[in-house]
Amino acid sequence: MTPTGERVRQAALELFAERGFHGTGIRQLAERAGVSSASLYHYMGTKEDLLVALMTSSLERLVGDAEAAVAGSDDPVGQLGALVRMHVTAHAARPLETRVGDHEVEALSPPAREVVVALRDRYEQVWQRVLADGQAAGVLDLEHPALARRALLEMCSGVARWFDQAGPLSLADLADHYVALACRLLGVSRATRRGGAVISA
Amino acid sequence: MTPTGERVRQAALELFAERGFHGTGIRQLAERAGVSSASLYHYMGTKEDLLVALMTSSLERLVGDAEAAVAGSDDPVGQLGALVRMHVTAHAARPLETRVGDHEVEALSPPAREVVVALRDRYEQVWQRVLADGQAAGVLDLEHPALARRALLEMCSGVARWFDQAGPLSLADLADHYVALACRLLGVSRATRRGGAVISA
DNA sequence: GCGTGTCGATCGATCGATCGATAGCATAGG
DNA sequence: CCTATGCTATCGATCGATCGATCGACACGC
Repeated sequence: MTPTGERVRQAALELFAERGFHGTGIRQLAERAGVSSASLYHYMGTKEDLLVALMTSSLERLVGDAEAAVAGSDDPVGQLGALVRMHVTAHAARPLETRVGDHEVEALSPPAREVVVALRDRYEQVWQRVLADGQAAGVLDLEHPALARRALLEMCSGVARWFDQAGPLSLADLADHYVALACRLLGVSRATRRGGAVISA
Repeated sequence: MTPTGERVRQAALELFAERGFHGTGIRQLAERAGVSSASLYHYMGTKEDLLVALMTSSLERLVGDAEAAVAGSDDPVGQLGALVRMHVTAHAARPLETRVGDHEVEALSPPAREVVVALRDRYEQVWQRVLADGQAAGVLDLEHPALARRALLEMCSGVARWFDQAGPLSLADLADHYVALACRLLGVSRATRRGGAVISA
């Protein structure tokens, strides 16, 4: 990717996250990227194409990281800890990507939305499988697995809306706290929690 | 409020929630409300005034309900249960209000945003105080109260994004599950949980 | 006749997108 | 070595459409 092309992507990410897709004009986008509005179209298709590219690349990275996190352990509690750590770190370190991904799905036209929703579903299936494995193994205590999964994911995604990377709390500490909260939420037994060094590593 | 005025409010609520403030045009709004775009201005000021009215009335109701929920008990755990129940029920039963309130704050001009943010802060202070009381009384176990409060609120607000009132899960059951999840998350001791009939009432 | 409601017509501004033109820079042909 | 050719990158000007908002006119009930 050319430097200017990268600046366009970055400008779009910032503006879409901050003002929303419909709230961002082509001219604002061009000004932020340091080019004319006409030059913009040398680096993108339509404005929507740009949004789709941002969302899919962000989601593909998330899906890849989730699958890698799960592959790093065969213990459900360890997998869960790795997933929470990865998810929270991603949302706290790259809040722009995740805010756009969460808020602007409705701005997409139906065909583009299908692709994005399919990616998001694939991501959530990773979590679903880990939770199901954990309950089958008896190391999680879930009254209502689907509800618990949604509650957990919403809780973890929330950091993108408030975490300040320049604040007193480090990314690692933040992730540690959330792993502990997730364990409580899902009823990880105390014995398992102690044994699972993977969780806090 | 006149019937037409109410239809305008309802149309705005639906469209702002579904397409966003900037994604909703005056003409769409008029069509949904069943009037001409000119007549719209008989019932509102600017488009932004309408958004502000929707957000403040929704938030004022939430603040009032929160203060009422807290007033109904002097036990921190009971207060917490009532808060969670109220919050989850509100978000599940009126997802349009809460989605607009959560997503469109950035669409407001600075003076209007101030009012809305002040209301939201007042709401969160109710939660903050209950959590602090609970920890002071030794019935909650919070490693990082501010972080726990945010995690809890994000978890509970999430229901507005996925709960289907026509689905198999009733509002009351949903709220029950979330009260239980909140108790786990905040480390409500088992003895307190059993004793607190208020929590599940 | 006067306040309340309603609307078609239209305002200036801005929207996303395209146009043709231009400048820079490579490489190939003589 | 020179210049012809073609490709990448850039922009001012401008397109038709739509934006939020306003106007004057008309209808109805008190």
